[in-house]
Amino acid sequence: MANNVCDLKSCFLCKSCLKDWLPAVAANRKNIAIKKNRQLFNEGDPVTGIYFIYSGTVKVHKKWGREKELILRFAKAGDVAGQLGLGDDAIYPVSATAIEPCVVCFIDTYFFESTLSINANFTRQLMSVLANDLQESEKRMRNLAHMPVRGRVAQALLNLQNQFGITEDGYINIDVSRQDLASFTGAAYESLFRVMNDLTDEKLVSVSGKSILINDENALLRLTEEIDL
Amino acid sequence: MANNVCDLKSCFLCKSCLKDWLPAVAANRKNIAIKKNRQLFNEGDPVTGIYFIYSGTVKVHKKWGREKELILRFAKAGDVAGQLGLGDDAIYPVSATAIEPCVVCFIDTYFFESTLSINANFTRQLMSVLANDLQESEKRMRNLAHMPVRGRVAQALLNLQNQFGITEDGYINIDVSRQDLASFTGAAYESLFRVMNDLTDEKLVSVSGKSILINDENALLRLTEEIDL
DNA sequence: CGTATCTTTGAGTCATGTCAAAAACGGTGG
DNA sequence: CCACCGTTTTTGACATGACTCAAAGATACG
Repeated sequence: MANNVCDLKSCFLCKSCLKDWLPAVAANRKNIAIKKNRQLFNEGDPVTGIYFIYSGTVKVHKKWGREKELILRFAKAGDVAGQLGLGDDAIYPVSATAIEPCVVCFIDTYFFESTLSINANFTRQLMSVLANDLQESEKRMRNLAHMPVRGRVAQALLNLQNQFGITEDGYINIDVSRQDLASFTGAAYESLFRVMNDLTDEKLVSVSGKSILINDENALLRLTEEIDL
Repeated sequence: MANNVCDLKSCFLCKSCLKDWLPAVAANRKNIAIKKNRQLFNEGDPVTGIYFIYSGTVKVHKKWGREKELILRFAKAGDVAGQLGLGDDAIYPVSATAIEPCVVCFIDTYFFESTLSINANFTRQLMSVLANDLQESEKRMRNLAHMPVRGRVAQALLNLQNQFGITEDGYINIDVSRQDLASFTGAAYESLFRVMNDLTDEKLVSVSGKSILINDENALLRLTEEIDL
């Protein structure tokens, strides 16, 4: 990993920032290295700022009781986390945890807010991010309500491939535990497991260790389609 | 109902608009009366603009197949609908349907976009709306994944009471069909029905026709709590 | 090697959705 | 005022998807 200096070209904030605002950004950001499985913030914590992922992967999740959670989305290099601090509540409604070692760029709320009020372009971009997240969230919400687990697994795999791309040998370019995959699809560990077995048997996907390869994208896509009576 | 002239004090857009922009707003908005059960827009339609609800109630929903849907949220006087047109796609990802007669204020995309670029305050407010919607959406998403129907019904009722308030005699101030209530909790009609019966038997709620009264708010609240092992 | 963690499989249970039919309701027109 | 029809409500029986629990294999790790 490179040193922990924010690459101004990759950082969401810096990229959309006004030229003469850049020095201020540089002065106010703080780069932090996060180890695997360490939390960036925890739901219930007071909001202190917003994070821009510079490298690594983060899961944004919401807990249920002591043992369960739902992974809402993954954030990778170039993405934001903590934008929900923008709501009326100054409390993080979700948790964010590194699933790979990360370097993140932290901007405290105060500076962030003043940037918002000065930089309309940045605000506009962030708004776009929120709108897209909301669309995705509502789609998954409907799926959770109506789509069976099998379809949701298919959807989850397609989403991951879409977000993280594939390696040279075609495997989805992310390293997720089965447990996290289950939490992402909103299913029990064993349920996910069985479905993955089925999909493998049917040659729709191949698995090697934790790596997953999608053989038949269209077939997976079909699994996500609505079934009329 | 008053005539169809937008009350500038109630309209989300107008309220946050710059003084000298007001005439332009007045010139560019179009007030439309919508009958009950009429759609404002349908998922899949190209985005033409954004709607501000001036009076009445709208359900924002997403379909599954021909028969099923999930109601994502309700919008009442003062709320926005169609803000998701803000995402990267110029296609409405959801539908909006009046469940009571409505008067809405329509702003076409072009004017809306130019307002966004000129009026930072408005953009900021809209961003806040999106952030809050996203929080709510993600919470409900987790609930859909982990909370049993009984708890979700309780949550739905509390949400409705919270959003619409109560009438003089204590009933939740909204007129929803049972079918919509089911779609809002993400459950089958009959499931909702049985749960409502249970809650009534247990004196947690009272029902009179379509009207619902919450007797024991705390008990409902407890039903929405996470259960540790 | 022994302990811990993760994977895999089987069996059982339960919540929830599905289906079908009867009952109640509401409006409409004769 | 009543008969009729369409809709919504109500109830029961049933099917089954998905979760839970538990235990056996596998894999990693110090």
